[in-house]
Amino acid sequence: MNWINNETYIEIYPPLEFNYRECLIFLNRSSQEVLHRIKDGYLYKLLKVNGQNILCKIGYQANSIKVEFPVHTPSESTQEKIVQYICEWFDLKRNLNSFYEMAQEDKILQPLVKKYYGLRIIGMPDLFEALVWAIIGQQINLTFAYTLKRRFVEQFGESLTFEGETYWLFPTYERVAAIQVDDLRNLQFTLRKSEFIIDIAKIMASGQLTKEILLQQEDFLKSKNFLMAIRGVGAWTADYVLMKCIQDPTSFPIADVGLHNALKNQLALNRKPTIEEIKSIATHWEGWQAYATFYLWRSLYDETI
DNA sequence: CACCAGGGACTAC
DNA sequence: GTAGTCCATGGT
Repeated sequence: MNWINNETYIEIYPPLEFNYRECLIFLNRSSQEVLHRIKDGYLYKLLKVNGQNILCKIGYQANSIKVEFPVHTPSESTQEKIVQYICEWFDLKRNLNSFYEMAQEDKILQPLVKKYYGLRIIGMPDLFEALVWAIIGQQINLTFAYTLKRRFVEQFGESLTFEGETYWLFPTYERVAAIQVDDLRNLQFTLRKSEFIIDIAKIMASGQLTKEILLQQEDFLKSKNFLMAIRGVGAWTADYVLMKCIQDPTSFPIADVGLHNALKNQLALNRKPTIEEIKSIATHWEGWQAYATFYLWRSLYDETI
């Protein structure tokens, strides 16, 4: 990824097929989000890099992503890691040409890629965050999921306050490995979810589960099976994590109710499609199932920015 | 007041 | 392997 360091700020040059506004609309879908804030077209995000909490103010102008540091300017090696995070967050290294070529000949995707052109999968570079967020979201509506996430982050995460606004980091697995089930039950997590999340924190703290281990798996299926061996991680959660954290474009959370509702809308059905119907539709998406899913998710939200 | 929500574990055939 | 049940609470 091309980028330059201008001493006090960074400029990142994304691919041509990149729409900053579309990405912000997705990031802005919940007013309860605590891991970033959008204000006046800028995206504020607190990152912990090299042991330092760095507040980033991210904007877009003249075809480049500009990252400023309102609190203090980090060292060059820290800036490099911030660039890496942002590249993963917005999936900037992905070449979308073949996705768009496929979508042009797909009845469902064709209108979506026209409408949301340049939207990229918004990732979750932190594996622990991706796993916990997926488990929180299992079988409850997204509004309540955001409520639970906010409580979790505000209870166990670090924060930084700047100009009256508080910015949060997602809790670390080290911290969560040391809490008790009742600590999460008190936040209205179910007993099961409480157990799953603390167990995963302990597995990660032991070093048996890392993002590197997942990335080193030979193929998609081995990564998925590795994740599914963890209690609390079923097919949906494994696919979700591979999509949002490992950024495998072939991952496909086919049982996802959001996907089902989006397809119901796009196909103007009076019922949700069956799994078999979705499998049939998705044969044309081969290689890009994750992007097809993400564009369908995007279709569920009105533009609220 | 039903029914659903970005599922998964557990149990019983 | 797969069908049934429970989880727990908010949103609509």
